[in-house]
Amino acid sequence: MVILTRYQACMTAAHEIASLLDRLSRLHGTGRRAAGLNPAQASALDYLARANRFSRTPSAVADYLSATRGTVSQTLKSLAAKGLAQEGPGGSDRRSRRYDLTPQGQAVAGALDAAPQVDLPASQMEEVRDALQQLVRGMIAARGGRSFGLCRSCRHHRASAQGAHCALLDVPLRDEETTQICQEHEPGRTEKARPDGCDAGGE
Amino acid sequence: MVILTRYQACMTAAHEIASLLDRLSRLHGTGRRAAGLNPAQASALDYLARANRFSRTPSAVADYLSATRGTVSQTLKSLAAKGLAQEGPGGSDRRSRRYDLTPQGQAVAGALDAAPQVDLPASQMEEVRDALQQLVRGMIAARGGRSFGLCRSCRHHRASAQGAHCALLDVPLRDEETTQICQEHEPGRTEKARPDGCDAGGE
DNA sequence: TGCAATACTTTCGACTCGACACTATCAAAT
DNA sequence: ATTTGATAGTGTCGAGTCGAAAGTATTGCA
Repeated sequence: MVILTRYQACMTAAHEIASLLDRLSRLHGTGRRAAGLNPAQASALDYLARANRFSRTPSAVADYLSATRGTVSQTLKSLAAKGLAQEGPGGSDRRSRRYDLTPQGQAVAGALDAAPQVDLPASQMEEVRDALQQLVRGMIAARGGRSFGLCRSCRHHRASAQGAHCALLDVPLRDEETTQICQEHEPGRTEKARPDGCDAGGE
Repeated sequence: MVILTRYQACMTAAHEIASLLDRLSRLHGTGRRAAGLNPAQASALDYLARANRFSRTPSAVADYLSATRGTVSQTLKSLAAKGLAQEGPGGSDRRSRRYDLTPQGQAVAGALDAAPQVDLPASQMEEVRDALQQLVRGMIAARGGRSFGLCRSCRHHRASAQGAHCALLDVPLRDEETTQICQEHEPGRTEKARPDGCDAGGE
């Protein structure tokens, strides 16, 4: 009996993490709801602002957000209806669609991160961020999902004098695309510990 | 232009944390949905399994989960309808209600943490847990919420030869209650860095 | 006895979500 | 060229969440 209640309180780290995530999810969600957007729209908007041109399709958004295509389709349509995103053909595959942010959408996406959800010392912020990245990676791995890392940390990324190149899709990459999220991302080359590749040394 | 895209990718730690929380919330939520319960019900159930008798009221659940009382009232009713919780009078105040888990409810709550959401080395698990705790505390503090820590880490907690005692409510505490969550919790005594008080030395 | 505050419930409309069915397109085998 | 099956996306449906607002019962204070 004592053992039972003791176990309930001093539970495993995994359970404790799950409980903290419960609370965090709600704290975070209610905070985001404060803006004009609802949480699902805010999440999709943030993703679209950070994903490269190969990764702004409904399917990619659905994978990234762990939602179904049907749900994401509605969310993206509502973003388009609000003038924050624009739908267009996605590439050579005529089934594919792509959603690009409009200038208004980019402005709203920029405003979202201006609203501080939490106020911690900078060093703790980085600790927390690294831990969250570990956690996301662990959960993604546990269910066989995709990593959605930054293009330039991918094992298909090639840099040359003429510019960057993706060996998987066999296409040239614009310079700024190498720091965007890619749905095809596979970790492998450098930056294993930090696949989003946000290191120092600007430029 | 380059600065803009570079900024989008290498954003502030605060924004990065927000984005990670988006993804984490969805990963966590869909994982919980896999059981028979939906996320809100799972969160409430987990809380009820860990809160002491003063803290299992609809108002406390609402505060803990950052939801409104109306929403929580429905969630708790649905838990009761499923036979996982039982509603009863909450104490001397006849307005107050209390929801206790039934044996089935405790079983389901136990099964929830048996399903591993993430698989990381133990040391990383603890790092992640500590970071999440910091984050929750920071977000709670930023919006003036309550800490909901464990009873025995509260500044109103008194230990004596006859047993534990709460100086705020002026009631004796059963032994196992001191390791449960309390809505009246105010950090202050020991364990500032770890207000959930899950230290070693297991009885 | 009022009167305001509190604890909780109920109802309402907007919305999310997953499941499912559906169309369009592609790719590969025949 | 046709068939077959997989894939990308959309539309619809019901269950459920959410916050807001109104309502009830109770408490405590004047």
